[in-house]
Amino acid sequence: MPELPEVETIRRRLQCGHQNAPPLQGRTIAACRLPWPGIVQAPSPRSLQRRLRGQAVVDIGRRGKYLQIDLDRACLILHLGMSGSVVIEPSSAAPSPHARLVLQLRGGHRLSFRDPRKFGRAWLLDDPGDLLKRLGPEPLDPHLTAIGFRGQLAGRRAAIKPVLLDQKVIAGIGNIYADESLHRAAIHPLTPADVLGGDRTGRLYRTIRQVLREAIRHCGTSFDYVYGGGEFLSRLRVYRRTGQPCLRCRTKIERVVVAGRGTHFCPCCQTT
DNA sequence: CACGAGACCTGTTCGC
DNA sequence: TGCGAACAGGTCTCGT
Repeated sequence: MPELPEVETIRRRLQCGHQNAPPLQGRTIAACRLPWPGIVQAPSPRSLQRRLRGQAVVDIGRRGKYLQIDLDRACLILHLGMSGSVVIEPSSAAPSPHARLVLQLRGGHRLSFRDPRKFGRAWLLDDPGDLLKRLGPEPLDPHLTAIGFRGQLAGRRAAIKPVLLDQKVIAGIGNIYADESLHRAAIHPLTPADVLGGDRTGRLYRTIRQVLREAIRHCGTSFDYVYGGGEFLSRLRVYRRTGQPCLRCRTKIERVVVAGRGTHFCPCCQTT
């Protein structure tokens, strides 16, 4: 679930408050519970719990698919993996069986990081750059140009689909939005990245930004119980639409496996 | 270095 | 209905 638009939606909900939950900003952490300590990458689980206590939330950011919670004296970084979600809930709510890291807040609410599949991770760092510097550019960064994007693809002979999933190339695109961007750009997912000329990389650059912006506007894509509230599912044109007609040319959407990931495309209007 | 396969996990859905 | 297989939003590590 959590690709850039879903993580951005969660960031905004934490920042502004959502439904009856108050904003996270300004709140102080009373305690941290770790129902599954394996979620903590750094420092040790005990040390993370000790250091979190008493810190206040200053700001909430995002870089690629990473959620960044800036505190008084450190930065808590969460990666939601495949099935993670983060919610603010009343202390009186029944604890989720999939809660992996819980921040109890002074004044009666708690932040719950849930993750059934346990692919999610948490770090408490002095400098978030240590972890995030490996990431490629933000696709919605105003400073990223079509030329800059083309430069990121240089020297890549692999198929464009897995190259888009490489977070060092561009940060935040996952399986859904890679397939959707390639369909809108009319590019076949198996096209080698380095044979795309200026025209087609320019088109792909624009469709990536268009798809991500549109998905953020609709609060991301929700398939099931894991992540709620997103409305982009109904606007997907190829992802999980195998056998259904292409909305552009009516040809049946096909599914193949590319670099281990299910890949959906229109064999008629996406060319190599 | 670039690339692909396998591993890491649990829950749901599909086919027999 | 029951049961195993396939599949799922991601990323790391390893061998080539």
